[in-house]
Amino acid sequence: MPELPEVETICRGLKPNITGLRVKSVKISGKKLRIPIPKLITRELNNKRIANVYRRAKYIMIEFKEDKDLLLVVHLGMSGRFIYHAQPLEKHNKHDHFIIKFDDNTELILNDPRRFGLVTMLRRQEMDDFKFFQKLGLEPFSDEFDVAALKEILKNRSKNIKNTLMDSSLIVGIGNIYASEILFKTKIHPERAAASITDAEVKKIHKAILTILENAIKAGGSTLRDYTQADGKIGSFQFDFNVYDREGEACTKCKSKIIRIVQSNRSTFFCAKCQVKDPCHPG
DNA sequence: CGTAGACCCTGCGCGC
DNA sequence: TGCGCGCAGGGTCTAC
Repeated sequence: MPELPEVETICRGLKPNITGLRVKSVKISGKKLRIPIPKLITRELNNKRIANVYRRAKYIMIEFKEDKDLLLVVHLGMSGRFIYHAQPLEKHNKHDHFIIKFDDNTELILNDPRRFGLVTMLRRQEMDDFKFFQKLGLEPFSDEFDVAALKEILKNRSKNIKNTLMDSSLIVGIGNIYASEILFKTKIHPERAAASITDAEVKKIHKAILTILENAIKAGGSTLRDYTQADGKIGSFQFDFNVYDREGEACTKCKSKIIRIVQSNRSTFFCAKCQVKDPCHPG
């Protein structure tokens, strides 16, 4: 469900609220998420104070004051919500898989119906060995992610540009919504091979990735079905969508109908008039 | 090696 | 109302 802007929004919302709070108890549902939640997590986190909250790729990372080596790692998958409750719930909901109670009687709850999410803990020195962190690509907002790096990523790649942008072993954080939006903004057809992208287009894509992700963060992310911010509020970037989830509606630029196709089992939305496959032979 | 596809899971809205 | 189908901001694993 959440892409980089949504995870970033959750981290920013959580950080000022929970930093300094002491963990009073941890409960786990016992159901397997992407991987099982380690049972030791309840004992390991207990009585420790939150030191920091930050994002890596689409993972939420939480650090502790008493144990600077320890990292709590949370991924929301497709349907996960991570919500901070100022008042403890009288009754927990179905699919609440991970519940932290703090010493001021507030609660942090991960609810995830589809269970594609993940909760685990790591020692800092184990981080690079952690299976899911080994193959993470570049952070869009890092210095390493410049036009030259993007050009290198796309070079010689036969895969279509849309799935290339979504490939987290190359670039992290771009998911199904923002990939379509980035390609609309740059007027690039989603089925074009990554290798066919020209230097001028690489520059445009690089710029579009940064501006669209930035704008989405400013809007507090996009709320369609499941996603909410850490305080339960919804984001508003869905009102700025040009193509995503707009099949059959009018293109915001040329008024022709937005088309939906399927690439690697995921929906892609685009305007066939604004985003032509072959610029030499439009239409 | 890189790529395409199946698969993991629950819930919702739609057409019949 | 009930049923079956397709669809959903994720990622991994396997076969080629």
